[in-house]
Amino acid sequence: MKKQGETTIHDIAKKLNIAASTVSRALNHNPIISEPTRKLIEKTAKEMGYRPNILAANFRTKRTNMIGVVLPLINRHFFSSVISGIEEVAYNRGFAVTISQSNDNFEKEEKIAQTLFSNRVDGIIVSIGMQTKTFEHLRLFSERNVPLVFFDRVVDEIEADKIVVDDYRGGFKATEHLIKQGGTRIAHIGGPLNIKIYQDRLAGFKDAMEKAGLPVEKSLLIHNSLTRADGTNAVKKLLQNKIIPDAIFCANDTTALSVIIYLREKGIKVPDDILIVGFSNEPFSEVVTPSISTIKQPGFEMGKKAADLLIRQIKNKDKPNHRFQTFVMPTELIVRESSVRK
Amino acid sequence: MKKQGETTIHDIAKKLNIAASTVSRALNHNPIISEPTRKLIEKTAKEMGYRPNILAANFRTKRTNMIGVVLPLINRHFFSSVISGIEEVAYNRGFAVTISQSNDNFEKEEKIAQTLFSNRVDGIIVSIGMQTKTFEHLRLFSERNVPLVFFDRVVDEIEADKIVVDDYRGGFKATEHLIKQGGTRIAHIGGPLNIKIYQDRLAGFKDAMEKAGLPVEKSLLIHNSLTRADGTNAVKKLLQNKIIPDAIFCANDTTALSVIIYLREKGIKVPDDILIVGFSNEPFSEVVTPSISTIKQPGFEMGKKAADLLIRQIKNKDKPNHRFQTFVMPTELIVRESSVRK
DNA sequence: ATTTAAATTGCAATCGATTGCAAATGTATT
DNA sequence: AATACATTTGCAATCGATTGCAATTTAAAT
Repeated sequence: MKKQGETTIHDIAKKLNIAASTVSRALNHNPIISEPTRKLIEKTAKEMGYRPNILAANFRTKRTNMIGVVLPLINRHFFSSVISGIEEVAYNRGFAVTISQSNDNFEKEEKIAQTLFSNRVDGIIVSIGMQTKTFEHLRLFSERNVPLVFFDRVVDEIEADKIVVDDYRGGFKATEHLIKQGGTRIAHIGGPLNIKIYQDRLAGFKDAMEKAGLPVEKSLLIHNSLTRADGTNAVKKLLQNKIIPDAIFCANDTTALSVIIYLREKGIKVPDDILIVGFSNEPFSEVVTPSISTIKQPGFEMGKKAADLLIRQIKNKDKPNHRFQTFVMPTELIVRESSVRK
Repeated sequence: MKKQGETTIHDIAKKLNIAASTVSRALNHNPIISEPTRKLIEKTAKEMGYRPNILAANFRTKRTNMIGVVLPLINRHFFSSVISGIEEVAYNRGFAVTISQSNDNFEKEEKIAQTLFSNRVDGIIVSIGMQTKTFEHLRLFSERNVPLVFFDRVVDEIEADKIVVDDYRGGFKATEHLIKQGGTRIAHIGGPLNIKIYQDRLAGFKDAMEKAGLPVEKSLLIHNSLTRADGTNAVKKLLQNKIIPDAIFCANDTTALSVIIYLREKGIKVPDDILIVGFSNEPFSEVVTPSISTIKQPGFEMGKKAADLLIRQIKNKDKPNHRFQTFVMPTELIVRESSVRK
């Protein structure tokens, strides 16, 4: 025996007394190869148990058919919906997806970006972490012409396709709803303002207040990292205020949840004493008592769109002047128990 | 200019008037290269902005430094904890992780396995889907000597390292607890019996019943796919029984949740009328009303262990006769409101 | 100063698929 | 039948890093 390992196109070529290039082209459905030859080659390949060596092909073509996804945390319903959307589109178009979570840790995010770049992914889809304030690790991609799409937590400083939800309108609708339900001293617990979505949710909040002629009290505005612990601390602080809020718009459901739990412990009734609205429509928001009113984001669709845009960029890499776009997806207010006075 | 693209080891070699092989060895910290030469090469490489072409290296070495993870659904707290554990270990040891979800869909799982295999991952970590009853797509790996580690939903038919939790004891403890709380007509809503963990949870249930001298009523045993909808259907069915249960051991928290919601709608009180215990300790189980008693699984540790075992196999691939092991991790009963009569 | 052994470095093949260009074959036209 | 053109196929270089083995340099020993 000559070779012990896998069969290669050369083995097939030798067996059929043709050139390896012909085999390669036939197997790639290159129309320059005639129908009968292609059929023959395919048949032989199957018989010989041929499996293409993707590593060799990748090396030669400088493509990997792999797209990288970088996001803060996969264990959030919103993010995992996005992933599902990305996967659906990517798999159907022949791309594998590799997912990495930064845990909102900047160093981890940098390292992931490096790894993905070194591994020559064909493109990446990114939602940045809470600590991320510089972007060199992402510029790496845009500068070296590796397609890049942002979603949700996007970066203004880098030109790229972007998919966001209408956070401004989301914040506006949530606040407007609280006002309609009788809120007047409305607090907002938001995320870090280096992240655009939290700026926008805040802006929506402020505008809704202004429109209703309500004051935005500085002491009723808190920004933190929106974790369970942060939420508890925030509500504690709010309750120590001179002005105690009668409604709170939380920039995510996790915060809304911890607020509700803390208030329950303190014997403060939601929604009777304080109205609450969250953001994201995490599954738990539907099942806690009281169930949490929230803003629903179309995660799955965002993922599909992001993958579609990315793959489009990958396929058109040679074509010049791609025009970057930002897609704004609609949000939906879901009214549940936490914001409706009985 | 000669080349327009990336600098290669040949460029470095030419510049220093040495051989490319020396450059390669130096950059890989091969001790055969003398200290001063290595230093010089590293310095020059940095100056020239050299980035190794991983695709070329992968091709040559037939390794990718990538491990694949296949699991049913990333959006489960347990699974994403496992992923975090895997990532932690893998990154520290120089491996990238690519995660794919089968959505409990057999075809998808097969396709993922194919893709990972074709992409020559160095090893895979798998938890099979609910529909998976044949294993050729996984044998592919074990037969071709690609390291494989199972976790949670393992496959008896394939020899491999396995990490499981003590599902039997989990089921036993849950049931025992329900009995202590006064349950006598205890129902069990379990998963598909082609999956070992559900067999084991059932076995634990049965043994606890037997030990207490309680009968296991056939009509109080239901097996389904443990989704929200399945849970609702199951509890409906249970309520139509001649013998109505006074306690239910659910094989996951999702089922426990939908049971609780359904019972609430029907005005049946949990825990007063029916006691409930779930499994997995999903985050929502803590925050629903009533909070759900459940069995906690050490997901993060399982992930770390799985990655460790896999990487160990990868590193020792040449060494003969690896002895496959099964690790059983402990479970913990968490008692909350749903199972304690006031 | 020679010989011998050890430490470094270089040569050149190799991994397997892809692709520009040349060559060969086939078909149509006059 | 000869020429022109279209259709297929083959040749050979190439991608960049790795590695067994040979060659060279250096150090140690006599």
